[in-house]
Amino acid sequence: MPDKKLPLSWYRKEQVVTLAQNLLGKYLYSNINGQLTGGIITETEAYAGVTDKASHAYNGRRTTRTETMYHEGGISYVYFTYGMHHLFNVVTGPKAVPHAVLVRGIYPLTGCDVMLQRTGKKSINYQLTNGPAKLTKALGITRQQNGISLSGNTIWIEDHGIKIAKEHINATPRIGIDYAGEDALLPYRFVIDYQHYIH
DNA sequence: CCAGGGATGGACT
DNA sequence: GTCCATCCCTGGT
Repeated sequence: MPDKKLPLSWYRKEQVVTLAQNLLGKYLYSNINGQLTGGIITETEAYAGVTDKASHAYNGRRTTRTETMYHEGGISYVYFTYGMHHLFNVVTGPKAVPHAVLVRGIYPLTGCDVMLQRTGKKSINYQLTNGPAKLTKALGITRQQNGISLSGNTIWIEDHGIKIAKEHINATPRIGIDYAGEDALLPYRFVIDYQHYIH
């Protein structure tokens, strides 16, 4: 059985905006508390490190929290927000380049019973994991998984050969970053255009 | 030490 | 459309 897991080299390129687009259609898995769960990545946002006012690492900010982002690409960056939500990011780029991609949505496929249990939902559909905090809840991801390698067996991403054509990717401004000034307008959010995949 | 705010989601009008 | 739960993170005393 071929290893479909993305190699660490995949994450270590400079072009975080391209990587955010290329993550669409990949399979995100977690194996947490002995439960395998996962789905297809459908929505991402790029956060372009020190030059991006929306990034936690803007202007080279280094804190206990943001230190994770300065690590070499291929690890997770999980942080807590709004007093109740965990958000999962993929750290990308070479060492000391604090780029990250926020995973904002997946289509649930693996371990659906577990994901229903974790979220308290009744039925499997795209709405189960179509938000950045919804998918971490379904996948069981918390800050305990902050900084872990994506080449391990806890959280990883696989390439199953699905290629999302550029024209089937919608690019929009990112969500919830009004504080970022002119950078709030950058088209760094990428969503699969479902219309082309439902028939 | 402490105040202010947040890369959200669910409930409700 | 509005409201708000809830607590970590940050920067400033």
